[in-house]
Amino acid sequence: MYLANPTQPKAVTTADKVFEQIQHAIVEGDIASGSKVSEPELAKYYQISRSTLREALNRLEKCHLIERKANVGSRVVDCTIEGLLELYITREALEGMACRQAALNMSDKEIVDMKAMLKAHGQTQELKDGVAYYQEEGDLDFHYKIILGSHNKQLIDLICGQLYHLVRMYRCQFGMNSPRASRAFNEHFQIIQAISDRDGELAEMLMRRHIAASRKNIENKIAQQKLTEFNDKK
Amino acid sequence: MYLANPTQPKAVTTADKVFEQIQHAIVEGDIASGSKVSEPELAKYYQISRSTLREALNRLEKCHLIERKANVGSRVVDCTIEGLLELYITREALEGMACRQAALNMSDKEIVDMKAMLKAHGQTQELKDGVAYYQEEGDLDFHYKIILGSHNKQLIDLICGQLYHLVRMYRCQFGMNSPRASRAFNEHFQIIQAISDRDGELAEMLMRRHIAASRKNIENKIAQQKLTEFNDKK
DNA sequence: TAAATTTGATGTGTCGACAATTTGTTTTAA
DNA sequence: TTAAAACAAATTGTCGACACATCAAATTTA
Repeated sequence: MYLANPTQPKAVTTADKVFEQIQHAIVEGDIASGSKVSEPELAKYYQISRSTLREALNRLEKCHLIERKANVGSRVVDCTIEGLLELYITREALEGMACRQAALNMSDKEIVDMKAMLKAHGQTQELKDGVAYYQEEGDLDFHYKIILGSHNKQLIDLICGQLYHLVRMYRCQFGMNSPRASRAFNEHFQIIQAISDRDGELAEMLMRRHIAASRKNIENKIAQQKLTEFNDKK
Repeated sequence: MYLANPTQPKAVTTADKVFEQIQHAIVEGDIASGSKVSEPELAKYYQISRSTLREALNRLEKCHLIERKANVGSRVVDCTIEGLLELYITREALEGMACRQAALNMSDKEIVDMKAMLKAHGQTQELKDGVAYYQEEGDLDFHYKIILGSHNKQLIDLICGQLYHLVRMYRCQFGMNSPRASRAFNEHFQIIQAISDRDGELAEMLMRRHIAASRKNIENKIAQQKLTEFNDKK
């Protein structure tokens, strides 16, 4: 599963391309979360100079996929439960506000397009019920469109340019394939309705609940996993 | 006026130091907002190689003080009214949530310290009424403490590591020296109270209103400036 | 033996030079 | 005269080499 980020400018320079490759590798877990990143090693692997690689690393740091310490080096961020919850709390704040702004700033055409998209998703969902794969893609599409609809560069950059890389990483690595597809779909529908009514306050509230529900869902799932592990040990 | 960012790690490498110098220069307006940044020129000025300068530029980009385009170069972000309003809307979302989390996660000691700080500020304010200088510093102190009190790394990094550089830049360049000192002080007091009561919902609401009021205050001031300019022309 | 120091290997930070791209100017052609 | 093409200057992207800091193993010392 890999979905392009609609706000990410297409790669022109080699540093850009290598950045995208490493980004992909980290998100998908091919480069283990928490592992150290060796500059000479990676430079050799991608057949580029260290300068170019460092440029790529800088971009990875910008979207919070790696962390650097002076004179020591870079590490891939490690996926922890605390980190995941912190991420979702931040999403709740930012996407909630983005949704409010979208209700105020989206053009009528944008709203029509979103409704059409959601309708299309609803139909494929009926066909492929239970198969969360496409729904997953649809979910991200939905969120991206609302964020872009806020017409707020600051919000767009923070959420799409930074948070969502991490969101995708956690989704991949914790194997969260949207176990609540139909409920999420209904929530999406309500949100669109609020935006369509230009009700910013309600739109923000619904989006916050939507993300909070997702967070609680994860918390439960993890608690369940721990329980299973505990039982397996016995 | 320049205030250290408590979350910014102290500079160890030369790239770090140059970063801080340029950051300072941009925030204070010594390097004009919107102007192009020439790598050879700056490298020569600071007597460092272009590689080192580029490392510094990368950090400036991370805190949204410059923008880079491939094969073209870097520009200092330009301070526009729209940008300022977008920034404050983002602040409202993030700091509101940070304040809610602070109410949940701050230790009792942290709360006691904050109350003491606010009390001290109140006393200096009585002495130096009208002199917004210290109050300004106190305002940032207050906000930083709450953000850190959220104990949420994601929020802390986004707000302190990125947004606040821009906030300070706008404050310097638009000359916004807290014209509503005493009102802000009272609002701060209410917020602390809500945190002290562990009332996350109220804390978030008050912080959001506090920032929204600040935003509206700016909008008014700018509208007033425009009016003055208009009258001067006649 | 244990603690402290030295030393060596590895990795990061910085440098100067070359290659590739953009931009503004000049030249050419319609 | 205007528009397109070719050229020249300057700037950014990339490279390989060297300087310096860090960490671990080996040596010294108490």
